[in-house]
Amino acid sequence: MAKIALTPEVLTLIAERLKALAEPARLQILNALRKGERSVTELGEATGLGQANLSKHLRLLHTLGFVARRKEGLFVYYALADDTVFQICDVMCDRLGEEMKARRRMLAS
Amino acid sequence: MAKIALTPEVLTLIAERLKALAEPARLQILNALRKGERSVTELGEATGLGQANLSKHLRLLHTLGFVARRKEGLFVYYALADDTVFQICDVMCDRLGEEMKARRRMLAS
DNA sequence: ATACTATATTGCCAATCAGGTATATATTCC
DNA sequence: GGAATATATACCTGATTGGCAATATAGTAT
Repeated sequence: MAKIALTPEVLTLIAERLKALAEPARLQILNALRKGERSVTELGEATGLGQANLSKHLRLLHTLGFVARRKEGLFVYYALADDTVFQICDVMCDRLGEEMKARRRMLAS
Repeated sequence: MAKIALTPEVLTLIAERLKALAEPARLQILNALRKGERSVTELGEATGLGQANLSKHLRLLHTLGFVARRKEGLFVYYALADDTVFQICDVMCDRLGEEMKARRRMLAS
């Protein structure tokens, strides 16, 4: 696994993709898709997002390759394209755990 | 390593932290800090960012715990607080590699 | 063709935010 | 004390964007 150099250009590409994830609504969508493929309507019920809004989020996630699209009759089914998102969530959850530990240490002093 | 449940609240905390990373300028700052602790002036030279701007980015990164601060006389030295950022960059770089491979397959068809 | 449903798109508004200028604060040196 | 330097903060502006309402598109059914 050769490491890519973090040139400004690469950092910009990374930032663009992180921005797509840095949004509670989109993380909720992706989290709902963990259980498997879902239609837009189902995602709306799962997340409480409005239809137009949801559609816009899905377009972005699809453009950046986070979700796959499958059309069947009137319905469009979305699914996770890879597990990148949850690798990142794992890293962040670990960090949150550390933050909470540190906060407890502060209170104990 | 117990997995935290990805409740909407946790997803919001994750999104907040990802947002801090989803910015080329801040990724450049963090990347510059990989070589070790740096003063604000040095970071300005390394990144080309303006002083006020840089200071604002550093405040955010410090608030969220991505960097540590050490004051010495007139200078303030910042340093990476953990390697979270580059774990995430690794994941994203792998994704970028896959994107490029997929694009090449598209062109070959 | 008409009616109906699921999804996408467009246009708008309010909020957020990166970047810059000017100013404030803190520290050192004289 | 005052001058000089390093960093932080306050304020403004332009650009981006999440959310919503309205409309458009596509597919199904009758």
